[in-house]
Amino acid sequence: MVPRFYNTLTRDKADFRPLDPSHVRMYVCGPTVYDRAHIGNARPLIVFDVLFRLLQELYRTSARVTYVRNITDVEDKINARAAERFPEMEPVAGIRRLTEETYQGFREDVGALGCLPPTVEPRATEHIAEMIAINERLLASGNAYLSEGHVLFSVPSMADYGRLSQRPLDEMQAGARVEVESYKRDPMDFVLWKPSNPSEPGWNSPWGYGRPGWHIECSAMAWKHLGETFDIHGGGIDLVFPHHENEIAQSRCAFHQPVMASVWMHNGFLQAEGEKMSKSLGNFVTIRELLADWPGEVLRLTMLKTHYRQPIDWTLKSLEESARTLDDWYWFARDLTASSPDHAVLEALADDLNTPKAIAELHGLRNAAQRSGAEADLARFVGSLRFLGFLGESAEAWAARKKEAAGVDQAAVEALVAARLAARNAKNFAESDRLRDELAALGVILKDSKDPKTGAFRTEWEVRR
RNA sequence: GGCCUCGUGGCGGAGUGGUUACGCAGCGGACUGCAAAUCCGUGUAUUCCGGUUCGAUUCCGGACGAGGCCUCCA
Repeated sequence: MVPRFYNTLTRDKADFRPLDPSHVRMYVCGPTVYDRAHIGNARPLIVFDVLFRLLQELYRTSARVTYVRNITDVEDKINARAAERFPEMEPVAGIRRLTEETYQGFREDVGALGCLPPTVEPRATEHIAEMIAINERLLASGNAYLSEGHVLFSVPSMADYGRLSQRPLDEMQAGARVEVESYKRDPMDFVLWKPSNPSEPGWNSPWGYGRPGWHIECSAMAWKHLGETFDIHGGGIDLVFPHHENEIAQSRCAFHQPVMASVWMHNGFLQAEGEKMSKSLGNFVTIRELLADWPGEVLRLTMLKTHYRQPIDWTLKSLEESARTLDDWYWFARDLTASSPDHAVLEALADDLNTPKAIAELHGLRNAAQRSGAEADLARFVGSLRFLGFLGESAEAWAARKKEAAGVDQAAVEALVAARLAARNAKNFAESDRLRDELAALGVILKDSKDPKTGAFRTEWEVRR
């Protein structure tokens, strides 16, 4: 099966062929760790986790897959926050302390979302040497220059700058909305290295004590862990310009390569209840806050119900629907053993990560298993769910978690359920129905059934979400 | 202002130049003491206006609407 992916660079879907048939390499821009990640940040984490899973499956026998997701741990917001929180510490130690703490929280969040750990999670501050090396190459090749203590990339030095974002140089309005710094030769030029004052984080370099510009870290980490060129580079669509455009400029000019990555994949944005998610509107919700109300798999399914390039309107209703679906899947799957993922699910994902189609296939597998009752069908359903990062806990744990989250007195409910069952068995239907109403008022739904073997009446309960 | 996406049923959301997936909700039936849960079945849609075509939701142009980037925001 040859996967096809939409490539922002060519604005077209094309067959994917790894540059090195024995090694598939992907890089995704990871978090800037200064604060809890919000739900918008979760989208690339989940989307590219699915891509990672797909590639591992498709190349299981022919290639290894390396997934690099960086951690940005030096940046002006980080620097400011660390100075505020740890004023007594050395600046570099201060940002380390802050980013380590934030990263631990990030790891918890991303794990709860069902994402596999990437092969490598490099930190920007551990790649200062590589950044300096790239800068030196760019200075040597004439693609960069020194000015007022800064190293700057000279955009006019690169003939085909702007290909990814399809912004012809002469049409760019740089400087129209922001004052152009005096040290730039051209308004489009961007910083590779900038001087730090002693109270700011910094490292010694051939150009003095300073710190990296925004884009250089990704070029450095991708180079170190994947090489001068690699297969797939992913991130949010907002990163197309300027971040990815500038990464491409740095890496291609430093290594004299026609491309940095063959395929550039970008996920769309989230809206919140129909409105733009923004801090000023106060509708920014963190992953952590959502995890207090919903299992991570509910967030994951909600994310994957929409194709990764489409915008998502993040709504309570959508979360509720996902929760219902997962309740059914957990109930239906019943911890059965998994076989390998279904071919149709893989086909859907291989078509530019068509996760809505893949989910439709899951429904189809579930219904097929329902009809046939065959163990092989069930195993294929379960295997496909697991492959997509669902069913991470037992059906029992899933149901128990829901009961706990509802905050009902479980012992009291059990007693009422038993009393109602006793009344029903005694054909005292008035009392039985009264107790059922009482439970309903508590948000408890009863599920009566007959044991298929013995024919005995039995009852289970759950809480309304 | 420049550039880029997108507009599908009550809701969410795919594919497709010619019978329009899938899920939720709704409706009908089975089951049930009655329900719920479950199972079976089922109605409803391609923003508008032109063009190409035997035929367009799909391709092209325009209008209207929504979102994004051009501001170190995924």
